Amino acid sequence: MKIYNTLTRRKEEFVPLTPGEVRMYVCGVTVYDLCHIGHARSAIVFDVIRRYFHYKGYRVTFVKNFTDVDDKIINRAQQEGVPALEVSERFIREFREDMAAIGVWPAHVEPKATEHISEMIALIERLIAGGFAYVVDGDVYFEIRRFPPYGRLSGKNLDELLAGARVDVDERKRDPRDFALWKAAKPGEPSWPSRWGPGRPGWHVECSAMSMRYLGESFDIHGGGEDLIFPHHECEIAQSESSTGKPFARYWIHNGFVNLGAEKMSKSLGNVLAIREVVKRHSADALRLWMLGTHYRHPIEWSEARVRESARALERPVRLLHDVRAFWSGAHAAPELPGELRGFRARFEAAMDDDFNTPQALGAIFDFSRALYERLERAHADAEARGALVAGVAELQALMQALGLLAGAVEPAGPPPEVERLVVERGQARERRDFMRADELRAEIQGLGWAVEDTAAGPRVTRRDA
RNA sequence: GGCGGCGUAGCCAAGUGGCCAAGGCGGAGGUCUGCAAAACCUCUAUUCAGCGGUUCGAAUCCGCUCGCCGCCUCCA
Repeated sequence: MKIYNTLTRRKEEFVPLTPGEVRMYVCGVTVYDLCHIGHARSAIVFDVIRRYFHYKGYRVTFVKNFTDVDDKIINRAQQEGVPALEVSERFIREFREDMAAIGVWPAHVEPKATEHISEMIALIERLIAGGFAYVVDGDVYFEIRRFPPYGRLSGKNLDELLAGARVDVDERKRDPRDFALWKAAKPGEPSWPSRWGPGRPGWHVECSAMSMRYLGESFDIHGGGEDLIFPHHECEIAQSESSTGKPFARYWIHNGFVNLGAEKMSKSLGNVLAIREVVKRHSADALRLWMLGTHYRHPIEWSEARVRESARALERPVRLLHDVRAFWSGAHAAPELPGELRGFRARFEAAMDDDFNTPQALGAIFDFSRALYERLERAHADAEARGALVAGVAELQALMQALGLLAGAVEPAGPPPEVERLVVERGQARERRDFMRADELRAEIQGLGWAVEDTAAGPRVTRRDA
């Protein structure tokens, strides 16, 4: 398997620290508001990566944190006049609801920053003891020049960073590029006691402490949106490696943005679309298929029309699964796939093994689906073809599920009784060859939001999406 | 200003030195059907932003030009 590593800017062969095991950490969200589809992309991308490792037979340990102490949470809590913890707990619930709605599996561990303060303090103490950090008026800063590789991940030159001068000038810092590990408490803010006085952890130190707590000082994969490369992940590396003297994460994976009108979707630009809104109009599978149609490192532009197209594209394989199940639910699968059907899994895996090339993997899935449909006609008359088809459909389903598609009920909800009655009545009309009446009834059924199609196995009734 | 990415059919999007440039949506014709739908078959980029170069050979490598985007500040 090859993975593009941000650290080296190259695709590299993936070699886990422990054979057969993958330990991965992904930066979660700061819980001060609802998640938008940019968050959804990151969640879906890493969900697919995690599922694919699982599919490949790795034992996966997946950790995704919640940043539940932060300026924005505190601000919101003050606006609402409620405790910060109430705000963060509320949006953690909302986050979990959104993730369930888009078919993203929960991580194995979902640590909260506020429950790991002691680990963070211990980490900061080690950094101070090692001479990597210093205390000023109750704040603690990491001293950038003590970690020469700083800038390697993001490809930044330290001198240019200084010249860029977008860093706030704080005279108390030894270097304007030094970043906070610990922030002294201000009145009314949540704080925890420490040797340097009451305060709260800096953002970067949270992820270092929590990832090492659950995955060890060195682990396989660290991921997040590409906006986290600098400074967040850069700082994590500096803190973690300075404190342990060991390499931190070995492979860094970053996903591209969701753009809205050719611009990055972000809270600060105000051009966000909540997951909550999107799932009202689109299925989880349609959303996922749309996202996986673009490589995870490339930007993708939000478009209602594109998502609807994805829903349409999904119909063929989904119908195939339904039809095969409807015709031959009890038929035995062939012990092995015929040779002509064997290449699709290989194509799928070759694509996924090449830095999770989901667009190419989907190409294999659609071709597979078509190849199976070709056998559907023959399968009615030919038991051998039927066995191959049943086996093929099971394989197709397995591939799609490796991407998290078809995770929900494959069997759609049936029509309500009044529709059912009209369908039966229409069938009777057709038997009488009273096609005028049959067409009237079909129109009536459509008026109720359902579509009838006549197939070899009888009428197929499906919900019509507006 | 520094660093990085992108520009492939009507739309979306893979492909990064060599069989006919994947796949999806849309469109056209046909088979099937009472009709319709679905499905199936066929067709839909002599060409990869533009120009120049390297090479036996380039969408793929190099240079320049044009256009778009991201990071450098909280951000998935």
